[in-house]
Amino acid sequence: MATIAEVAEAAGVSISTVSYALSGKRSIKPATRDRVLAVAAELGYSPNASARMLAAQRSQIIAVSEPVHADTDDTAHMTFAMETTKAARVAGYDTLLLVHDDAVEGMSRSAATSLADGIVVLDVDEDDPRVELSRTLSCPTVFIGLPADTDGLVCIDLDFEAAARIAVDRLVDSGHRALGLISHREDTVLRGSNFPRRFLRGFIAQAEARGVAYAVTHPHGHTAQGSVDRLLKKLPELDGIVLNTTTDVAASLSPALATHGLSIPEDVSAIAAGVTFSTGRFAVPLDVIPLDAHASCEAAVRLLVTAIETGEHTPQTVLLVPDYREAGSVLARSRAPLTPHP
Amino acid sequence: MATIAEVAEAAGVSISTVSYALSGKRSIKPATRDRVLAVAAELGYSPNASARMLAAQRSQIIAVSEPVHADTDDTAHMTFAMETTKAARVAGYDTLLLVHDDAVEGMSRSAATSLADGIVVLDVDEDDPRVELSRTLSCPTVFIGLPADTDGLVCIDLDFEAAARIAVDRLVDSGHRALGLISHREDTVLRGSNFPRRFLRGFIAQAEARGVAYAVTHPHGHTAQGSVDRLLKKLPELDGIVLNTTTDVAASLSPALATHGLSIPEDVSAIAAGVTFSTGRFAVPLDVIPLDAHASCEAAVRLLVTAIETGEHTPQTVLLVPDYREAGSVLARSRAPLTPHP
DNA sequence: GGGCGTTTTCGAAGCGTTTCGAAACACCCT
DNA sequence: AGGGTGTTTCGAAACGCTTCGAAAACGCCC
Repeated sequence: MATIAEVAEAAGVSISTVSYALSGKRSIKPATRDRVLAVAAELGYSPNASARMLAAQRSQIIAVSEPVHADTDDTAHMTFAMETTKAARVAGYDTLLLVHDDAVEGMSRSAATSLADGIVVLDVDEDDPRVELSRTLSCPTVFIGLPADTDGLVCIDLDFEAAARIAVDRLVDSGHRALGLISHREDTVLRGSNFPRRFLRGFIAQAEARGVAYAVTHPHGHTAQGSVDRLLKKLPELDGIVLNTTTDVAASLSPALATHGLSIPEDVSAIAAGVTFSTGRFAVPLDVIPLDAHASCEAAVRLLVTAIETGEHTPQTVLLVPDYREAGSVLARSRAPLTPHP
Repeated sequence: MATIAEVAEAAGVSISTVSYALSGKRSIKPATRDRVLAVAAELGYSPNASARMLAAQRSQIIAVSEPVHADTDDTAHMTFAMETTKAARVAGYDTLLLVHDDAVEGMSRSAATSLADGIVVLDVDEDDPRVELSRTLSCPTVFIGLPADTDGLVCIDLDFEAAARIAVDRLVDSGHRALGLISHREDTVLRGSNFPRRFLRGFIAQAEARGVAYAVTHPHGHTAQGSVDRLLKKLPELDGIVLNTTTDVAASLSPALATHGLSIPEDVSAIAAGVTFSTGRFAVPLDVIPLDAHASCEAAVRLLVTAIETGEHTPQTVLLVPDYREAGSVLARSRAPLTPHP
């Protein structure tokens, strides 16, 4: 626990010389600088974080707000928290994890006490109390996900509508004519973030635009069985399924289809879109339009750090362009094109 | 961003009076104290975190070290990180999340700069580099999980050997005579934390002590099918299964048994032990001896906070007593007791 | 009304940095 | 020799809080 004063003393220079030698913010004669560096290393000096924060008026800490709902999808959340943390480290920041039931409390506290330089808000609900809060806070904030009213906020998210369009187009273009969407559970859609709704909207709009038959279903439990049963009932000629749902439901698609004697991709093609999980371990790996936590978090942190360091914090909504990854779960059906790709 | 000086000014008292009025560390005349509090509230004053840290020589921050392996079980990890964070908040601490690939770097940094007052180490490997590091650090550290050499450390974990004994006893006492253990994947056991090994040891020892037939298997993929097949081959009379494995494997036990025409608990009883997940949503819910993240983290934080605040940091290994939760997956077989319960 | 014990309040010294302005020094030019 | 120009280093003022020691104020008694 050497202090800068001890380093200065040992190197026979003043405190400010040590500070400048270490920070490089002013030029120091190479000989002295080397000596200072050597002494600092020898003494195992590392600047005291609180003193530095106080003097520099910056903590190099980003708060990550992640409320814990009972039905929270831990895996996905952990991924986002981890990716945010990693991205923050690269930018020279540490992350404070706020998971208190009362997410608002943590945010206000870390902002009010200047504990955090900025905040990343995860798992955003349509009508999230943190939205209103962030408007009152002077602390720069970036939302990963879109609340209903994005006015005055900086938000970043996958373009779910575009993802849905791409999935539909892919299927229609390869000759599919009857598409099913397995969405998120109904309660999630009602209470939760709005991305399932955006995806749904994109899916329906594009299916209608392309003039194909379609049906939508919400799973009830943690399996796709019921959804598949219902889709096939509504749409017996079903030849393409789009999944915008949870891991367990997606993983059980192939077994569920099997109960109807159907398999992927021979009878039915399938695409998982706007999902965080990988389908590599599924019985049948699926084509995926990933919801890329890494990309989202990295972009969010970049925006936040810019805001912190330059003060540029223009309200904006950034929609990330979806990316398509093939895995062989879509098989072309030989049919004439229906509607020209718009 | 009012400062204590502004509050003092507005209340017509000195800075120290405000400080004492807010902290309660010295008695202040009730009238003045109320006035100060009112002014502070009116001005929306909250003490600057860095200044407080610097003056108090304490950050009220606990670092949580959670390295990210490729095969990391996100769900379990998130649970531990969240529970640690919640427990820390209750004790008045925030948590800094360290997930960098190089876990050692984050730990040294947050300790060296006095950013953190203490460290909770999660996902401990048998031979974890953080063990050696913690010995060199002056910063109090608590391990959740047991490394191979616990010398000089404070560690806390479920008593996996006892959990295994309890599971075996439960089955034997209710008339089971041929027990199978589905452990973790072999690579996890080899590389990973040592709890699978401790569980295994406890299981074998107790099965031998009670004089029943037993067999052990490690799943290969993410399903229990192969394990069940192998267990039944080795032990055709199998009537009890103990699971100390991952969610997906455990969840697929019932379907896997079904392929052999067996069901839980009519033909085979099953107990999941030393696991974090809940089996409530499984096809057949299982009796569980939980690895209780909440309890572990709370205990760990309590130990850590005591160390921070009182300086008492005696090396010790705390083994948490396992708890048995029935769910009806163990059915008594009518047979005479074999060996008296030791 | 001076002395004494208590309660209440104040002033100032840190805590360990960063950073600004200026001092110290060397050097060149006229 | 005096004055300007750089370069290099130093001193000191923040940053906003906690906390110790002591001063001030108060109440009470002889």
